[in-house]
Amino acid sequence: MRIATWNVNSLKARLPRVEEWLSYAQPDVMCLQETKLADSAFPSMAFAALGYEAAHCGEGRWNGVAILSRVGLDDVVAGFSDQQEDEDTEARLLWATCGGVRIGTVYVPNGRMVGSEFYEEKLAWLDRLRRHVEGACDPSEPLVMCGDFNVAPEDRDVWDPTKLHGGTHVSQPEREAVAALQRWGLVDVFRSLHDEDRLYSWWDYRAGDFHQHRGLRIDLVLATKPVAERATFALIDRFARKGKLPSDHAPLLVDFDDDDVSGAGSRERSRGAGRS
DNA sequence: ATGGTAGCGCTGCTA
Repeated sequence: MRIATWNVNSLKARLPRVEEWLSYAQPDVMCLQETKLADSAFPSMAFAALGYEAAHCGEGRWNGVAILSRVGLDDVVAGFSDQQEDEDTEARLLWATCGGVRIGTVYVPNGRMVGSEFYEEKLAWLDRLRRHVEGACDPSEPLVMCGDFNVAPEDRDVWDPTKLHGGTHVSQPEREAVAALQRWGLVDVFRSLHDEDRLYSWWDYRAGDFHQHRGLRIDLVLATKPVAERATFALIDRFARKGKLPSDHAPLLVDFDDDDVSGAGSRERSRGAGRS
């Protein structure tokens, strides 16, 4: 199974590029962030034409997340498990089960400046996400949570940690929030397959940052061990950040060897059977 | 020299 994630920075502006990318990358599941669309404006038909079912959680002008799948799309749930009916939440979290794997698409708040109210809300949101995952999921079950975390986990994920405005995306509390997810049992799959620095997923539109390779790795695929152990390939597609009308993020894709990604262990069993 | 671009939508905010 191939799972991809992409912050598209407006699906209305990016639909042709997303369609093009789906056609050549052929993901089985595609998580999108920052669709910036109301649910009523979501282009379900365009994705159906490419063979994808879709679920969208949008609010209109800001945020908005979606999951596209051609391997089933069941048990769709938007938002946090402790969310109240009347709670006015931003459209930043959506879950669905695709091909036997629970999949989440997340768009973590930016935080703007360290110490601002927005920064505190970002930390609270990340903590609420951790509590949601810990309460609703089991690290021994197949789970993939991917999206724009707006946190670069380590200094090797950043072109220059000292030059970021306000120091968000690299502060210790933000990194600790991501580390807490990893301690629970989520693996940074791209990092498990690539040790190198200078592998980024986002570049500011301004000042030629992409051309100068001044970026951050803030888009992550986090998977529980039953899934992460089966990862065979991971790629940040910098090609999709080039050319006409790009998003400021590149898509990240990961391949999982999935003749049985649901964790029943058919491969181990068949090896055992071969030896017996 | 401390800048810059893009999206939304029509004014200035958000990233």
